[in-house]
Amino acid sequence: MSPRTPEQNKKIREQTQQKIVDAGFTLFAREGYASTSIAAIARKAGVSKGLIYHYFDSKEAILSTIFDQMIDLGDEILDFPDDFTPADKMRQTLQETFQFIEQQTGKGRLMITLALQPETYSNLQSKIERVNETQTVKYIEMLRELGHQQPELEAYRLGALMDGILMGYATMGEAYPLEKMKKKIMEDYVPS
Amino acid sequence: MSPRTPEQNKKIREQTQQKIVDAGFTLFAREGYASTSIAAIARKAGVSKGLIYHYFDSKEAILSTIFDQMIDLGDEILDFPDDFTPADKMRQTLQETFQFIEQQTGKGRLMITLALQPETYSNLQSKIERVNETQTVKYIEMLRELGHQQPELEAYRLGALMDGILMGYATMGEAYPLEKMKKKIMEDYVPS
Amino acid sequence: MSPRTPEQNKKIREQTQQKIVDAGFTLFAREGYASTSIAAIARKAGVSKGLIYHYFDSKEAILSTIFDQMIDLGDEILDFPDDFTPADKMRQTLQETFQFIEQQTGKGRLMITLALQPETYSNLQSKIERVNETQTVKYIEMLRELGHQQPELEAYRLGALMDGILMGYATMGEAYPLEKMKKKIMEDYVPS
Amino acid sequence: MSPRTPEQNKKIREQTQQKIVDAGFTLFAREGYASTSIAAIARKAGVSKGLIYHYFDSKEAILSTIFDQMIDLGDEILDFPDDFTPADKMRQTLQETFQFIEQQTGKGRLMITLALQPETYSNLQSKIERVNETQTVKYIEMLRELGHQQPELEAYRLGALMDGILMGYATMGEAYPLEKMKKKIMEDYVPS
DNA sequence: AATGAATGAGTCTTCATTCAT
DNA sequence: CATGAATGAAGACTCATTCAT
Repeated sequence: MSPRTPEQNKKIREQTQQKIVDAGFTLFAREGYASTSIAAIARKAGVSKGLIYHYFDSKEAILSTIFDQMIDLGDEILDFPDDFTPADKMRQTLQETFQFIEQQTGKGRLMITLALQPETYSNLQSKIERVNETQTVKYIEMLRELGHQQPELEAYRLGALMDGILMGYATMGEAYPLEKMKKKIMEDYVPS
Repeated sequence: MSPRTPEQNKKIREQTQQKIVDAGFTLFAREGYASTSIAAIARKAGVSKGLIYHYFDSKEAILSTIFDQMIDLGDEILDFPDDFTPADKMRQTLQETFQFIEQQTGKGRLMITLALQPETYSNLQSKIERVNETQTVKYIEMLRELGHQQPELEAYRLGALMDGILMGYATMGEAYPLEKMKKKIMEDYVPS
Repeated sequence: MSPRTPEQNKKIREQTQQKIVDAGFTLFAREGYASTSIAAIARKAGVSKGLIYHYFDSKEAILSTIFDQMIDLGDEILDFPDDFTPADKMRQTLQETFQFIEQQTGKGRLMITLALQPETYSNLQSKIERVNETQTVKYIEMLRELGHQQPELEAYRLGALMDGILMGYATMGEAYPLEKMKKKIMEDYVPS
Repeated sequence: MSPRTPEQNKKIREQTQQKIVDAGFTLFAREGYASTSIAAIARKAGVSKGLIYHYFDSKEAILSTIFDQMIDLGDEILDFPDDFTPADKMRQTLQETFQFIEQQTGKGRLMITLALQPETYSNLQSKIERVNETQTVKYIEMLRELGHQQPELEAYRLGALMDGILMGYATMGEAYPLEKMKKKIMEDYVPS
């Protein structure tokens, strides 16, 4: 009955799905998960409500997908070329993290909010933990390579610091001294 | 003239109000503001839904009251005797902050969540800002007294660090190396 | 136990009751019966909600009492000295009716609204009918004395006219040409 | 592209919407606006409460739509062919008005009730005023053409009279001498 | 006589989800 | 693949009424 080839269909499917995920992400980040309605997502994505349920089982499934994509993206951040020195790695990691903080504030805000409500979004919990762990492991490795004494503890400290900066920037916006913080932290952690 | 004396009434009022605030606080902290229903608060507080509106104008008013109580508590934390040396002040501040993180995790979680959703609870925004400012100012002063070069920037860093630790502990719970972090940070900031 | 004499008590009772009736009347007239809350009446009357239920069985009972008082007042309007000529009677009746329209607009508005919702205020219905009948009978008598051919029909017409004017004035307020209408109608119905 | 054709949808929409409007109208007229619940409208219309909000933004929006439909109907009443003499026009106007009073008593009752509560439904107020004005203007013109001395005042009188008759009939129902009134008024205003 | 704390049914409204087409 | 009409449970909030004192 359909005049479309399977390939076309697949492409359409993926595009539509992505439109929904993008719309959902934007709104979740801006308004929060609970305050964002399926109707609003449908509107922003330019599709019908029904179609959303064609692609996703529930509102939470959208969130879950968004989360997966965020994780994939996070993994990319933490990957670098083989010829990088430990200092290069740290520099790039910090730079990219600060870039994320500045440019994807909404994303960060959303992640924090979700991470802080384990009971409500229990099936995201394992994913969140995995993200944290992955990040911590990478930090530990880098810090060890850089010759820190207690790389594990130092990794927690660095992680907390970056989380705190994200929070500060997400809360205060432009009033937060993001650039200065970046400079200071780069100086501290990246031997020049 | 009144059958119950004004004192009796006042006491009843305060008790009931506090029951509602406590229930609201617990649930807001655990489930988030948006996901907590008035019905749930009423159930937990052991009162009727109607009574809640006898004491509070709206759901947001409950939140606001909770917030005020949290602020009062926060102000106490930041007060210390006159004969304290700068190091004493810093030591006590950090100790009390870590204690807060450990013992009042729910409160901390709630504050972060709220701070991160500026648009939704705009009338809390000013209060949150006040808290932040107060804390930052105190940090700056202490760090200056301790001889730090850039007390302001350092204050932001310390603030971010503590926020990040709160976040980590709130997310991971006992799995978070809170004690070790405390020790490390005390060593860093409090000259012994 | 009470230091008050029975007389004092009676007086207090009547005064309080009247305060409630007055407050209720004002609010019912201004906001409508359904939109007026017992709490609002209590506030305006300066008494507690509980006291209202000490004097009245229900919200509707207040309305009913208000109605009775309005009827008593209406009866007075239609009573005149024995030495009045038919023209005197008509003149005074019309004058007082116009005065009522102008000065007690709220009262009139309330009566119309209630009269128009028989299903809702069914136990007021008989009272309303009695008012209408009484008025019509008086009109018929006066019009017959004045020599009208079809006094009954003419009474309905005059009644409708006055009701319509009340409605117009209640709706338009000062924009309604009440004075001119009064003059015209007096000329028509009162031979001079 | 759509499974139901747009025409089908439009038809469904209009039908359902009209069912809601009809149910709302009946109940508003009988019980009053404030005393009619959305649940009652849904029940009478045979739809779910939710669907009502799919079609109308609020309870007041239903009322507003009802009103608009009533106005459209009213406008038709006041239009007549070009070759009508002034007497023809007046005759037809009165006839149609009486017909409205008799057959659309509920509509009339609702309009009066709403007109009498200016503060509550303020955004209907302008519409009501427009209706009144339109009607008055038409009356004035007709009465002038018929040679009345003070057509404006006479228009107000005629308007009041018809309003009063509507009220009487709406209140008393069959007990009201509607036919006789009609005959009398026709004789008075339409030269034969 | 009087208060006001307390209740619970009911109000308008929202929204995730289903389903006929 | 796609639509949007329809549902029903739940949400915040109101209010007439009761009751202990």
